[in-house]
Amino acid sequence: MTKALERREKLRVDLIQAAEGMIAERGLAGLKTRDLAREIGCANGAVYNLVADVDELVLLVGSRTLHRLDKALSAAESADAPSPQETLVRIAIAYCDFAAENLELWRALFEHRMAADKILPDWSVNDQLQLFRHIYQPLAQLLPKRSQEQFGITARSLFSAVHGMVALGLEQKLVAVPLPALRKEIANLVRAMIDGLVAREVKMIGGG
Amino acid sequence: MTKALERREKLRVDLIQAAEGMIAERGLAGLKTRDLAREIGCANGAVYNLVADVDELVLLVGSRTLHRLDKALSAAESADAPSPQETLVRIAIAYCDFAAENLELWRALFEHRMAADKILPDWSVNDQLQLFRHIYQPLAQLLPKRSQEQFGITARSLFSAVHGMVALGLEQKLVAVPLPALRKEIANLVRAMIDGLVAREVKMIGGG
DNA sequence: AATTTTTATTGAACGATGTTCAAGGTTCCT
DNA sequence: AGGAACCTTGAACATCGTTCAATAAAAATT
Repeated sequence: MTKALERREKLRVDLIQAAEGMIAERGLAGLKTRDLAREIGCANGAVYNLVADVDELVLLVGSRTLHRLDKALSAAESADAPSPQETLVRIAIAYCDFAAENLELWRALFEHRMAADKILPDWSVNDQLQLFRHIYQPLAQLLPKRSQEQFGITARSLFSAVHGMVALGLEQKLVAVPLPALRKEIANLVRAMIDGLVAREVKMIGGG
Repeated sequence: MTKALERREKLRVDLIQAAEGMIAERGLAGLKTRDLAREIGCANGAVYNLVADVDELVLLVGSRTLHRLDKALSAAESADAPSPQETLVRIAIAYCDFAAENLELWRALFEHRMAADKILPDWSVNDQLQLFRHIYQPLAQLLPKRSQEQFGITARSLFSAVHGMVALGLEQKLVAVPLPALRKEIANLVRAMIDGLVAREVKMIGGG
């Protein structure tokens, strides 16, 4: 009972790693079941014993990517910065750096679209929601008056804005932006956003 | 000499319109040459007399989408707003509304990846760069001290930040955000960003 | 108007791809 | 050892984008 399962488990791990490497090297569109099978040493059809379909495989790789991203953001979060504002700047830059260093894997997180009828599993949704939590603590120090709900929305907006700068900044369709310039620009705009948010927090009583 | 070319031109227009409709209805992944051929009444292979390949077709549809987006942003830009800041807010919301109303076509602009060896034509690059120009004038009124280069970078950053909020906000993978809430949140963050940028403009002499 | 030359259109065929499945092999329990 | 349960295989299928020899149409020439 163990021998077969062991092999299966090992193969499954190999498969996920091979898929990760293949996406990193050739992009999401370069992921091919036959190449994967050859790489891990099994038949093409055997891939479907290890995984339901490629969608699931991409989701599994995505989960690994999200966890590595999570670690990178955690490091930036807990590094001692002079202020909550600078903590947020560091998190934003950590996000940018991670995307640049893991470009294809990071892109795969957003490029991948499942067939409309299939629903994505809970663990995958959870993985994604964890990302926002990194900016909660420093942001809470800066915006203490907001309600829990307003706060969550603001956190997501801030995250999304940085994501947009990274996404378009690393896009090669438009003029490619040199990475140091992008980092600097992200730092600038994050500082400005926070300044503005804090100033508005003071001005408003009720929020809106 | 005319008869054949006329038919060709008409078919080509039909093809592009059919492709546009198909992307709008079924997404970029739902675009199929055989379905297109059936829809415009020609053989599958004939598509390649009208267009080099699917990449070019997607680019042509993208060009149309960009021009419509351009018009929507122009309207927001020239609507009389109480201040340059509010003009920028309106442009941002116009971007959000366009994306929501043209979801699949708008997504196709960013989802599409050409084969790495093919270079995308000049007219396509130009189409894209035109977008940033909409926020130049109101932003210039708010940030008069910036150099031309700093200014261009800031404009792109602001645009990218809004793009990110729209992109993640309209994504269905995460919790779907209701559109009115998204619009409100975009308005909030744009105002905050501008407040912050203006405040920083005053504080700094040289820039950075 | 007839014939030749040039051009356009067709749809069958090719190569790749994700996915399935009957056939054959392996492993495990008794 | 023997049989039941399970696993793996690779050929086969359906669906793509794309190509191309054959066919039809148009244009040019006589």
